[in-house]
Amino acid sequence: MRYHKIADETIRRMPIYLRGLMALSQEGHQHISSNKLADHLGIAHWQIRKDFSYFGEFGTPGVGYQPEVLLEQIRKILRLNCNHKVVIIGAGNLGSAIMAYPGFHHYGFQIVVAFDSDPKKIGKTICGIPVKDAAAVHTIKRRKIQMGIIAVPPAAAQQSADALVKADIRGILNFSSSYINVPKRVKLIDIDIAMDLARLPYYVSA
Amino acid sequence: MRYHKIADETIRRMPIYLRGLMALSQEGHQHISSNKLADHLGIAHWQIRKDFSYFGEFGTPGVGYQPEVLLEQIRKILRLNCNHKVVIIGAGNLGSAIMAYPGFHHYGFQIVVAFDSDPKKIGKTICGIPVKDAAAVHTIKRRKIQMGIIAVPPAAAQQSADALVKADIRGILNFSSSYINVPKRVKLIDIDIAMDLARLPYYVSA
DNA sequence: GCCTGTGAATGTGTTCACAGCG
DNA sequence: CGCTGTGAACACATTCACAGGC
Repeated sequence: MRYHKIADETIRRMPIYLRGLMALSQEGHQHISSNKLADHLGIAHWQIRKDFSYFGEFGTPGVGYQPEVLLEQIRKILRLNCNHKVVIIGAGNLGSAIMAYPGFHHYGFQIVVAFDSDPKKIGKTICGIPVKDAAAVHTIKRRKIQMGIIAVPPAAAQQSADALVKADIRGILNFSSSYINVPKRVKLIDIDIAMDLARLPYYVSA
Repeated sequence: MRYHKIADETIRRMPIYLRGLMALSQEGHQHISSNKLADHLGIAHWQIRKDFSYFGEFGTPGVGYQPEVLLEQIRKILRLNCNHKVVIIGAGNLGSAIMAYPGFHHYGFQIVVAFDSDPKKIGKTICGIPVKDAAAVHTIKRRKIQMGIIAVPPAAAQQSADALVKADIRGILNFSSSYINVPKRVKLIDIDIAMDLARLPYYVSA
């Protein structure tokens, strides 16, 4: 492990490697070369080796990497080697789809509670996740939950973020298509699918 | 307009500016400075001016930008000044949430048809969008549709992409959490919400 | 020969500092 | 005096080329 500041782009790619290794490891390979992984992921082989090199030496020259060893290392780097409880605010269409999304389990995430302000939804469960009153977000404080997902309309985004910050959340995944302001100690990742679609025409008709 | 190759990062930010300008323009401002826009978006003011400068001179020194003029310019740059028809493959939880998502309209997108392989879904409509047999993707060829969204399980992702490519689609938004291979002429944007969540713990417990 | 790990070179993107207009 | 637009400096990220281990 180096004392370099690791590049954000490297961190962004680590879960991709994780995904690829999980797939290739299930196929039962004893050793995986950066070349094989590269083909499977659409990333250059030297980029993969470079990224790993920031954290240590995980492979064997002439042979490759052991999938299980590498998986464990990446999980440790990304702090995915223990389970994480997550809360979600917003149990509408998008929120419900996120709750139903099977992909989170692979990384050890579990959505434990949802919040919504719609009285018709409060008290129900969606995919086994209880929906509570949005006014009760502060109650998660004692449960040591570090991460929250915001899936509410833009107008309610900032107040949802404020509630999460007050409840000592440390990281937020923001699906609401609006900018939200959080203290620097809270890591914010924004996802806006309409904006991703919005830059396609530029490339398509170029 | 310069003959520079425009940076991808600049293009990625343009829809953010669009979103911010739409919001501020509705509030009825006559002029907007890069500083005001910066506060509203969480982006540095010089970054905003720099990005605009790659395309031309849209503002007035000492005054600022006229929201309507700037909106029009950005729409033209991103080719959003006309409506775009979009197809979606996969009408499950995620696909349905995307179809119900109101945000696309702001950028002039309309999802005109969905495809799924589940016989129970074929023939129904979701949010007014007809669901057709996934084997019939080729029928869109005569409708001049340029963009497609993939929202199917990983195992079906590549064949969905192949079908879209065969139907002369030019851009793909890939929500399936797997790497898909497309010809270079097709622009591919990958979105994997589980992977975005997967890098939060790194920053949260750092 | 095949594969990893890495310094050096290159390319890309961000930040600064300020000229010049309104 | 405030604001835009931009060259120049800087920081960051990717790509190359190859030393060295298996």
